[in-house]
Amino acid sequence: MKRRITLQDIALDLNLTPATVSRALNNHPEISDKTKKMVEETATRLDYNRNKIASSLRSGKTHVIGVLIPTAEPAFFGSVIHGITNIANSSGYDVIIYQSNEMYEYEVKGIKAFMSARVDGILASISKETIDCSHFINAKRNGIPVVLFDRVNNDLDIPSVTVDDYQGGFIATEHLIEQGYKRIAHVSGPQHIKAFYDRLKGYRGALQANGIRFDASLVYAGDISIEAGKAAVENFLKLPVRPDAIFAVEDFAALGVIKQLKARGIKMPEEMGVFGFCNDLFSEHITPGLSTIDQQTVLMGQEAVKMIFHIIDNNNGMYQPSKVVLDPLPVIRESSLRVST
Amino acid sequence: MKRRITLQDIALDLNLTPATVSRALNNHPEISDKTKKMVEETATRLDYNRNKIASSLRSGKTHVIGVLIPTAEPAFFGSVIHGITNIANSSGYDVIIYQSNEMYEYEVKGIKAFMSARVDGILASISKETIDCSHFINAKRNGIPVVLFDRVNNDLDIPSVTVDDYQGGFIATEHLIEQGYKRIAHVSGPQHIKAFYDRLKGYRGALQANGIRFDASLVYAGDISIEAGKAAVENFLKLPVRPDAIFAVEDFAALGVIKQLKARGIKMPEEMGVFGFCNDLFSEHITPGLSTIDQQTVLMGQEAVKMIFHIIDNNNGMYQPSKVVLDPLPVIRESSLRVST
DNA sequence: CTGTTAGCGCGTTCAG
DNA sequence: CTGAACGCGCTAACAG
Repeated sequence: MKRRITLQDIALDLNLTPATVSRALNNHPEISDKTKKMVEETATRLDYNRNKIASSLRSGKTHVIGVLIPTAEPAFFGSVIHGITNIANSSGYDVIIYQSNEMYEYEVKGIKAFMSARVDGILASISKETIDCSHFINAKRNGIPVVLFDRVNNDLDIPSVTVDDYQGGFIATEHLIEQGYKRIAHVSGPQHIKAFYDRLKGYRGALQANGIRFDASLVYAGDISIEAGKAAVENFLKLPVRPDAIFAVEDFAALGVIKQLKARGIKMPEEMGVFGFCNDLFSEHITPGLSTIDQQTVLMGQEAVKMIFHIIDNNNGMYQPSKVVLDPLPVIRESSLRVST
Repeated sequence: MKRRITLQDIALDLNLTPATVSRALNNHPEISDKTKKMVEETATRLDYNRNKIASSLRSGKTHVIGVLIPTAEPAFFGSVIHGITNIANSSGYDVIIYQSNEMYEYEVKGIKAFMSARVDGILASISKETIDCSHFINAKRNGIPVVLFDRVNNDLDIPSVTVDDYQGGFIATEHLIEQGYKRIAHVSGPQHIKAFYDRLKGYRGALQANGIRFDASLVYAGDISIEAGKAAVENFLKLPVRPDAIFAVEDFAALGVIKQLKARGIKMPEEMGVFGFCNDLFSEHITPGLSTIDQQTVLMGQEAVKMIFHIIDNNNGMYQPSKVVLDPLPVIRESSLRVST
């Protein structure tokens, strides 16, 4: 392995000092164009490659963003990462990924790793287990700005990018009502996660706005999993009066609902309407096509990076936490579309 | 923002020198247990957090792995990342992600960024455009080991983790033959990518092994996209004698095939058998369920990290590039399963 | 416009 | 078992 070329090497080659070479490469205004050109030429000739580590140590900026997600497995977070890294990379930032695997312990470890790596900013989506959020507060106290996306905490003074979950739940439920469904059930998710809490609220809001009495037995305390959806169906079918539509808190849960309804020979959308939330990649391609709420995942990632860049650039102390709320986009497919009332 | 705690702070607090504190925290054998305990206590008390940057600069090791993928959008790469980061993180490594967006230019930029970040190793899956691979050679020359996964180059002396694509193509085709299909078509992908090239070869191999003459008109030069699958179907239906089964090089292409066959009212698997490759998340949930080859994505990621760690640990020059080839696992679903011949 | 000096925080010599 | 001194490669401050 050949020794790496340093600023020193370029400087010696041109009878300059490392400092000048550094400034030239950083396009410092006080360097003559002639020198800049010379330096750049020898840099490429010698195949120079800046040591980002040394640069970071000296400048105190790493140009690295840490992204903490529950898991990269479903398409959802892959899509957000897609949005994040493309913008970050084209702005000269590196992105490091850490997965909590939905566990509080790993989430805390991830933040520690980010602090140790001296990232310039953190984007995070909290795990299902997470209730105590002091690790985020701690990062902020250490001067690392944090932006939460999608899965945020209810009462945290941290900027965030989310979709309007209340509105999404409202739209989904109201759509089912408009399609003539009378008894609409809901498969909910863990309530300490604001997104899931808000979707339930949106569901209730739509019922109320349309003069339908809320019936607690029509809410199944589920989760974002296929199994939860299946279990919810079994639960609903045992009721004295079964529902005629199900709004699931998330697409995988809705998928479970669909699978179980199929297994029971219940026709969608005729006998039972189904609505999801997320617009995961598969939703379009299953049968029946799943009606759902698009969360604009790529955009969500992009907005989150933009926000963190904004905070990084204005770190003169006074930054007021802002919340970006994206519009939930209804995507209507066969699972909820009755031809006529 | 409070100043970050350094080794110096701990040293002052305990009347020691930074050197001793450093050794204590690194569990150096020549430090007394008593001192180690003291140091660790004050470290946690002062909320010390090692500056990885300074450490990297000094030691020459960053404990960072760069992962270059075409795109994080489909579930496939998300799944690989899942496998990679979990092992890497639990081994104290950070993972930085870069997307080529299937473009050669960005791929080269990504490798440059990794070199600049002084990553200890690179895992990469090459873009569709990539033909010249000198950027990988260059990284190796600079002492950064490279392991390719899934999308590798034909004639490169670089260790890699792939699935046995020939075998996969063979199994898929032979399965269709066993199901009684007589005219089996193939939607192929860009041939400079070894994986796609091998799948075509496996297809031909299975035909030959079963005494079926290869017919060039039954191979559609496609791509890994829904559109390619749809176009392939249109192409095949125009033939004088249409095929009765289609093996697509990848699941999205197969999805396009299924969609177009549905649009044309052609029944699967009765009139046309369909087989994919990848076992993407959606394949199980569409109708009909897509028969496909599972690539063991999570395992692939894990094997890739393990291999790069192995190389990093034995960087005493002599490491012979090895190729790990995973078994392709057939997953048979409705799209190719005729009840009887 | 360029050179000089110094130091970011750590780990690794070499002493003792 | 611990301390003293140095340097990884770069950039910021101050000269000139």
